[in-house]
Amino acid sequence: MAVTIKDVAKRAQVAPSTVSRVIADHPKITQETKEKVRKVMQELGYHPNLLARKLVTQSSQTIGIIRKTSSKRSLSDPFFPVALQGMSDLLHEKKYSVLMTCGESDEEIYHEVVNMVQGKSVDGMIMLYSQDNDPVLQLLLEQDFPFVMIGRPTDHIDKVMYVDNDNVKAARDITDYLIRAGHEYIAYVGGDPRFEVHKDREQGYKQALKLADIQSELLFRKEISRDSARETVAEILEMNPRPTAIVTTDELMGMSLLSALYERGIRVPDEMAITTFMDSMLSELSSPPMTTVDIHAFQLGFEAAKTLVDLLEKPDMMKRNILVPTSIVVRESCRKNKTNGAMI
Amino acid sequence: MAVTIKDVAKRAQVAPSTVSRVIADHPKITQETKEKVRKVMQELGYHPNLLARKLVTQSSQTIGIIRKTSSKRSLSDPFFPVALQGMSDLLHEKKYSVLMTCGESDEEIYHEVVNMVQGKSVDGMIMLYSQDNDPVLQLLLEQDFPFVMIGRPTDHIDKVMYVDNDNVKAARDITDYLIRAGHEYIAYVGGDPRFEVHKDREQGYKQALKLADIQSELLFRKEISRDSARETVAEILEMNPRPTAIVTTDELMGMSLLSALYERGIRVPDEMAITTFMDSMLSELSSPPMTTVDIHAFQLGFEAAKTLVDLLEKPDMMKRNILVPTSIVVRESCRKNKTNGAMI
DNA sequence: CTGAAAGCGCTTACAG
DNA sequence: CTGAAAGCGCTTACAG
Repeated sequence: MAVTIKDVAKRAQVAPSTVSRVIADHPKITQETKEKVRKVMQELGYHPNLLARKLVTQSSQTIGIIRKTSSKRSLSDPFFPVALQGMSDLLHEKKYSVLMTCGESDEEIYHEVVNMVQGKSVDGMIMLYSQDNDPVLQLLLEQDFPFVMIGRPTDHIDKVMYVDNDNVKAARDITDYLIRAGHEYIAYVGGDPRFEVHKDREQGYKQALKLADIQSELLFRKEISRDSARETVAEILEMNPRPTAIVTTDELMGMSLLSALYERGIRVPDEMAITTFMDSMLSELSSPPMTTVDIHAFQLGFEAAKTLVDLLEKPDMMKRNILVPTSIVVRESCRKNKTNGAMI
Repeated sequence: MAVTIKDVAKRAQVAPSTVSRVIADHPKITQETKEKVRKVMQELGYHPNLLARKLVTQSSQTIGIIRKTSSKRSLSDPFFPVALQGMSDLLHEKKYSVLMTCGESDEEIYHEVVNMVQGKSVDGMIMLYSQDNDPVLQLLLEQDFPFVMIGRPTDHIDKVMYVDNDNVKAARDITDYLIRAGHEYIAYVGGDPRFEVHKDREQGYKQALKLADIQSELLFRKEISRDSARETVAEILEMNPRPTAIVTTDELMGMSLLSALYERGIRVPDEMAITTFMDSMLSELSSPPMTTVDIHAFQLGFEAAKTLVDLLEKPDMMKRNILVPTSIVVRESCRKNKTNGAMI
C-alpha cells in the first residue's frame, strides 16, 4: 500500500519512533537526523496516515456540525452558509476538520450524532438550532460531550454553552425604530414560538410597543411561503386601522411579504414599511432594499467555533455564553418619513 | 476509557473476534451467541470505535466536499446549500459521512485536499467547481484518487467523471423562449467566461440569436453587486434600440438587476423582461417572481454523490458523465405578451 | 538523543 | 462455529 513510517525509518536507517518524532518536530531530535529523515520522506512521498494518528492520540481533530434541514425553505436561507463560513474560518485556523450531519428526519440526525460521538469521529459538536425537548441535546449532556449551541437552549440552560443574539433587544430595537419613524400600527409577522428565538423576538416587539404606550399588538405567526404571505398581507390590509409597518424576523419572510404587497399594488415604503432580520445579500438586492437587523451570522458561527475549541483545549474552563450584538441596517424599505411622524 | 470490544468479550465469555463478528452480523455465528453478546453490548453501552475500524479496513466511509467560498456573494448563493442537500441525501442513505473543506484561499483548499487524500480521511471527493488549471484537479488525477466534479472540467475532460447541465442548451432554450415571446433585442448578462459554465451559456445565447436570425448580440460580463447592476442597467437603457429583455445566468444577478431596474422606475415585465438561472426560493419570492431556468441543483448534487459511490463500489466501472436536464419555470418577470410579439 | 516495545480498538485470514 | 494471533499505522512512556 501507501508508504508508511516504517518504510521511511528503514530507508533513513532510524527507528520508526524517530520518524514519528521528526514529524512532530520534537525538540530533542538533532537537526541532522531531522534533515536526513525529511529528505527520505520527500523522496518516498510520505504522508502521515491521519486515521492511525487519531486512533492512538484519541483525538479526531474534527468538529461535528448538527443542522436541521427540514424544509425546502431552509435551503434558501442564507443563515446556514454564512454561519458555516464563520465556523469554518475559525476551525480551519485551528486545524480542525468539519464533519456534517446529512440526515433529514430527527431520528436520522439523532443516529448520526450517536455515531459521531460514540464512534469517536469528532471531538466536539456545534448545534445549529435550539429546540424544545431535543433528544440530541439530551444525549450530549448525558455523555458529557463537549458542544456549543447557536441559539439559546430551552432546557438545561445552565449546563449548556451557547452563542446567541439578544433577540429580545433586537426586536425591541427595530420596533422602536419604526415607532420613532412615526409608525403606530405595526404588525409583527414571525415564526413558531416553540423556538426560543421566535419567543424572544415576539417579546421584544411587545416591549417596544409597551414602552411607547401603544396598545395594539398585531401579532402573526406564520409559515414562510407565497400563499401564506398573500394571506397575511390580505389580513393586514383589512385591519382597521390599517398597519403602516411590518416587522418580520426572517429575510425570506420579508421577501415573501414584499412580493405579496407588490402583487396588491401596495407601495413600499410609502404605503407600508417593512423590516427583516439577518442581513444577507437578499435584503440588499430586494426591491426595494430592506431595512434589516443584522444578526451577524458569520460572527455567531465564528464565536461558537471559538468557544468550542477553547473548551476542548481547556476542558475545565469556566462556562461562558456569548451574546453577539445586533445592529440595524437602514435601507429603503422603511426609510421615508410618515405624514404623521418624524423625519428619520 | 470507553468500553471496548475486549470488555464485551470478557463479560460475554467469548473472544474479541467473536464480538467483532456479531457486530458485523456474520452469518456463521449462532443465534445464541449473537444474542448473548448483544445483551452484553447493551448492558455495557458498547459502541464501536469507528476510527479503529477505519484504520484496519482502510476505508473511511467518508466523502470530502471541496468548495470555493471566495466571495461574499457566494455565501448568499442558494446553489451550495441545495446541491449539498442533494449530496447529503444520497450519502446518508449509503452510510457515508461528509467532510468539508474550510479554507478560503486556493492554497488553503489545496492543502486541505492533500491532507484528506494522503491522510486517508476520505474515500473520495466531490468538487463543487470547475476552474482552469486547477492544482487540486491535478493532484486528484495524479494520485488517481476517486472523485466526481460538478460542472464540466476545462482540462483532462476525458479523465474526469462529471455531472453537469447542458448549459449551452439551457441558455439557448431560455433565449429562444424570449424570442418566441416577441423579443428581439435581448441583452445577456453573465459571468467570467474563464469558467466553463459561463462560456457555455454565452454560447447558447448566441446560438439562439443566430437561429432566429437576430444580429444584435448584446453581451455583458459582470460581477454581482449593486453598483455593477446599476451600471449595467444604465448601459442597457442607453442602447438604441433599447433591449426589451435580459437573460441573466444567476439568481443574485437577476435580483440585483431587478432592483436596479426598480430604482430607475422601469416596470418588469412590461418594459423589460428578465430571466435567471437556478430556481430557488429567491426567484419565487422576488417582486415580480422571476422566470428562470431550473438547473436542478439538488439533483446535480445527488447524481454526483451517486456516481462517486458507484465508483467506490466498483472502481473499474465504465466512465460516465451525467447531464441533468434543465427546464424553464415560467413566472411573471417575462410572461406578458409584447406589443410587437406573440402572446405566450 | 534515539530505539525497542507496547498499545490505540478494531478486523480477518488461519486454524481447529 | 469460535478462538488466537497478526496487523492496520501511528505515538509515547520507558530505557539506555
